[in-house]
Amino acid sequence: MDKQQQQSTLTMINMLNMAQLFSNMQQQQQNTPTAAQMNPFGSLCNGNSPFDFSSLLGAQNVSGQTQNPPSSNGSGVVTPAPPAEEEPKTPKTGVALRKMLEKYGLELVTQDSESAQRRKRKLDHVPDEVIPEMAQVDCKQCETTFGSIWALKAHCEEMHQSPVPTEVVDEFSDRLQRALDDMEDRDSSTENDDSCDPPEPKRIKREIKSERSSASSSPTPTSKASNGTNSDLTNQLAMMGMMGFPFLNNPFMPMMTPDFFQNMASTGSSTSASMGNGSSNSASSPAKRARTRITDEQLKVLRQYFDINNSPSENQIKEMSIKAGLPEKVIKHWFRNTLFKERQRDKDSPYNFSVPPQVSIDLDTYDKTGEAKITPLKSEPEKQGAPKTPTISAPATPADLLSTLNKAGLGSLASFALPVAANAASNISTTQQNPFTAFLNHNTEEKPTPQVSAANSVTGRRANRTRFTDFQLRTLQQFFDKQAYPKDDDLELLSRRLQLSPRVIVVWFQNARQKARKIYENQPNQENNERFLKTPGCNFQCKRCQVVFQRYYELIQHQQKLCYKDDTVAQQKDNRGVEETLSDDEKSAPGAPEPASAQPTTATATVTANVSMDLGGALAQLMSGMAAAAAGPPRTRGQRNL
DNA sequence: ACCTTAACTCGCGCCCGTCT
DNA sequence: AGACGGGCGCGAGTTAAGGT
Repeated sequence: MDKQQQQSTLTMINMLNMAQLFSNMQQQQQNTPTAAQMNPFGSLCNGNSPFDFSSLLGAQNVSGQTQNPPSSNGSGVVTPAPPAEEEPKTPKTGVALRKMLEKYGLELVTQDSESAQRRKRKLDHVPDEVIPEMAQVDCKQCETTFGSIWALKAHCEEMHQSPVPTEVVDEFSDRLQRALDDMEDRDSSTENDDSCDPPEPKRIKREIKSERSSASSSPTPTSKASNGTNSDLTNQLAMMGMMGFPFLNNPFMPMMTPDFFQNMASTGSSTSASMGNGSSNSASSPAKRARTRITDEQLKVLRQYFDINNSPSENQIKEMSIKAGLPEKVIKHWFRNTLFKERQRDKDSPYNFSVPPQVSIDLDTYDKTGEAKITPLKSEPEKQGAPKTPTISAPATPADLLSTLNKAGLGSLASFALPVAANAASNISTTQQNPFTAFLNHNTEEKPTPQVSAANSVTGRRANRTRFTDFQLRTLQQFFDKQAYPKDDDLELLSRRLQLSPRVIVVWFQNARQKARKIYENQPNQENNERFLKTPGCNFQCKRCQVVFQRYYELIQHQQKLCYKDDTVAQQKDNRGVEETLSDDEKSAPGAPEPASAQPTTATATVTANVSMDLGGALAQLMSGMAAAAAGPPRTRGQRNL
């Protein structure tokens, strides 16, 4: 299987996953046998497991390794091969199963098989129904009719090496939207009937809402999708994501609620860039917001306009939106942030727009004709009949354009004229991107994303921004005040308690340390600095060998074994000051001795009651951490900090 | 307009396992 | 024993979104 086939397979897997999610959601929402038939991706299910890899392989076989090649009925109508009916009774044997095992691994295939059987039991009694959104579609290039848009997509990719035409996708999108609207209508009509047992996605939505209003309960979107096929599938998706499947690569897949997919399915094909931006997700996932990843190409488009005018008009924003494929909201945000940044960076920079620019280049004209029109921006009273736009005919190459501008005494424009010239062609191609392709490619490796990060190298899409609840922030802050470097078990504990992914907690602590450091550095008063350094309770240094331990019991264990091996009195004496700052947990930790003094400590209560940010402990730990790093390694590999 | 912050990128250093 | 490379955590800086 070559690379193209693999990518095509991955794409199909993505769609199948969405289809399955959709199917499950609809089943749960309606709880009726006909729910599956309402699935806009219903033809993928075809009465069998929609997550059936054998059907996937069959679809893939358009170009070769045929299990169930598309059949033609002689009238030009090609229908995708039925995944199971024409297969042997044991469909997951033979070549298909072997390929699955080779490609996806035993565990995933086993899970798939189990879940497929469960779903089949549920779907066995589903009556046939016409699914409007899966009507036949024609290939515009060879005028062949296909039974579904998926078949058409496979056909176009394999036979024509081109994406599905835009207009076809638009039609599909419209049908899909109508189908969804219909389903919502039916949902609302039946909602009262099953109020005693609300469907899962709606329940999650309500919990998110109530969480936002009360801000007192921990968010549990991940753990809520815990029953039935949805959970099975979520596990599969997460697993596939970990295995490197695009679109499913989020290591914290459970954080993504089914609402996310539902919303994505309803909006995804309409806007190419909406997959990753918050404007499309925020409606259905209010606790999360997606972070837009502005690509190089998009950035160039924005920068072109910004260099000309940092306060674009609505029309210009719309233009940019179309050109860059970004929501207008994102563009406004970018302009706001960029303007602020530029002003902060250098008041004397060329981007000081206290003096607005006087001229601009007509990008549209340049894109179309290759001619750079320099036009005045100021809306001075126009004199009728006077030449309004001094036009500079510019050659197509950037170097020539620069030369032309210099000759015209407009060298200052070269800075933005060059990128205009260099990227005009690419911008055009960007605007003409097929939305269906964009919808898919946005989540696959096929899309060339030069800025793709190592962490998100598969999708290039930034993770949703976590909105911490008050409870989560309080807990994190309290922990941070005591321990700026949580260990793995602390991390696990926090993760469980706060229902946050470990990664999110790691990032939070990194940011918190950064913030604390910044505040510390900005402290003008040396006394305050000393206060931080002297604030006890977050690091434990052996007074004899100066080695710093991050846990009290580690210090005690060290002292008992080495420095204070035969001198427990001195040990208790030296540790007395430290013990007064210990929490109950720390004192009761394994290896920790009985308190040296009988006086009760209230340090824990003091710390935990302090909701506001007490940088003392954390900073002392930070400082000691640095000192310890210089003095020697207090950490072992097994006890690595975050 | 300005500020805050979660998420991200990049580079560095440390630790450990493997190889020579 | 030393070199080497991979994995990992962290700091510093950046970016995009949201709040004031």
